[in-house]
Amino acid sequence: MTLTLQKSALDSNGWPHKLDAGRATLLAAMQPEMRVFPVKTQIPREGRWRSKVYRIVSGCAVRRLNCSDGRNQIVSMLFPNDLFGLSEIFSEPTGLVETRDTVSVTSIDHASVLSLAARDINVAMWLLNYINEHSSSSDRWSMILARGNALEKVAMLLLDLYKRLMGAAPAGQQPIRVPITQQDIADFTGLASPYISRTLALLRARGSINVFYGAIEIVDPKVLMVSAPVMADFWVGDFAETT
Amino acid sequence: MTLTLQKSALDSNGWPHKLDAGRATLLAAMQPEMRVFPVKTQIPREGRWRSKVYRIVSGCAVRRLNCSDGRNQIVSMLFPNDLFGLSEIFSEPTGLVETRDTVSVTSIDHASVLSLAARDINVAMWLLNYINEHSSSSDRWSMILARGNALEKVAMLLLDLYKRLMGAAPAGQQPIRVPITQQDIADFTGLASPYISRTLALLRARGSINVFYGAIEIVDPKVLMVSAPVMADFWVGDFAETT
DNA sequence: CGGAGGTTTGAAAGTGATCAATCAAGGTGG
DNA sequence: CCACCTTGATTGATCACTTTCAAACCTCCG
Repeated sequence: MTLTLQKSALDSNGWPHKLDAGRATLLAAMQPEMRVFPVKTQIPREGRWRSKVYRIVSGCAVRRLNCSDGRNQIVSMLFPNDLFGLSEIFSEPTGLVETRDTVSVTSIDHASVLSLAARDINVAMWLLNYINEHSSSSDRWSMILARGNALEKVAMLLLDLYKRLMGAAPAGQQPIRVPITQQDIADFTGLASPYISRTLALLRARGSINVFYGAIEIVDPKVLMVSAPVMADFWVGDFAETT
Repeated sequence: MTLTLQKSALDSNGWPHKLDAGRATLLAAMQPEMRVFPVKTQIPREGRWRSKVYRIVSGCAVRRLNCSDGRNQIVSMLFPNDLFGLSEIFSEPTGLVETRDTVSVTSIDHASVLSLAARDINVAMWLLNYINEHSSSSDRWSMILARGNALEKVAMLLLDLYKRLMGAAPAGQQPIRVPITQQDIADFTGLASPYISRTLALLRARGSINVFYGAIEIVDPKVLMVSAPVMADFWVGDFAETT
């Protein structure tokens, strides 16, 4: 990993620390406003205008884009600590957020985010960094959508979700179950759900995963990566240390 | 258009004006550092680490992601006034930028962007807004990649490029030629180049476009939109006023 | 004028979609 | 606690879209 080397210019200016400070400030400001949304509802409620930035505290949700002819795509899965609503600060909302669990969130309205960021540059910078990171992953995911086959798409999705859940999970909790239905995998990868079933069956036959009702268990990420060898190196990073 | 209504909360705080101010400040700071890159080269030069934010002044370039097995995807086309290198401020670079023309750029190094943004919140906010907008279009493009057929992908790409070129073109300059090769359209849409040829032939037969060597002429965007009726409404917006 | 890169065309093969029926799991109310 | 009902998962057969490979062709540029 040459990553630390590459970041050195920033490190020396103390930015990583400042970013953390900005993050803490923002999260603290969001703390007081906590709400719970039941399973299978929208955040905010159906038809309501979204004028807040939300942070998932617990539970799981998806962000989905809809076309007027019924086609739709899941753009991201939201797990604890993920923010959403940021891109609506300056423009109209793009897509809906639907809960997949009982979801509790903290929130802060757009105006407060703006004034907070204006007062504390670290907040503004953390936001910039947050969006930048997501923008990069979004680019990489685009490549997988455009160029990967079904096996690669599914494997990469599962690896990504696995990696994110690993970060939050209590240490040593192996294996991890990714809470996602096959229909949602289909909506995320742009594949048809019957074909997802077949693809998962193949991955299971290879010993990468176990398939459950509404969840996929990642048996071994390294075996899973074998099913998408090339894509993995630039998208998810390696899992050498996780086993 | 309910767009103005939705933005009202921000309008009343004078943000659009402040954003413009931030933009002006940043662009002014970039002005002194002007460079020219020949056609078919990388920005920055091959193998060099990218530690600046660039703005295209004239010419055309593409940003491309590469996989180690040769697969690759064009993530965006860059025209005059477009910025790139923003997402590298906090993290390692993602993808290469290749010129398609002789390209002249202004630039500013990352540290200067950071200190500028820290000094002037409007700059930080403009950056935030800039990335947000691109993030939203990227989401919508993902949906087209995942769910659209070849005709829709090509039509949407051409419409998007058309719209962006329209903005910059001298008024009344109709029709517009989009400077892009079929190979680049293939790399952008994730389709094979022979199939691009066939798809373009179909669009030409419908009277939407003319095909040239290294460029596509948009005869009539409204006719082009007919080839991707549903996708268009949420991606490119309508072209009622352009004819 | 020659060469390189971009475009077109054809035929064959493959991947994933579609449609429909069936099956399994879990939640719910009696 | 069980039967039912809804939702999610699986399977098969068929079909369509897109890829692949190959060759030929065209344009532009040197």
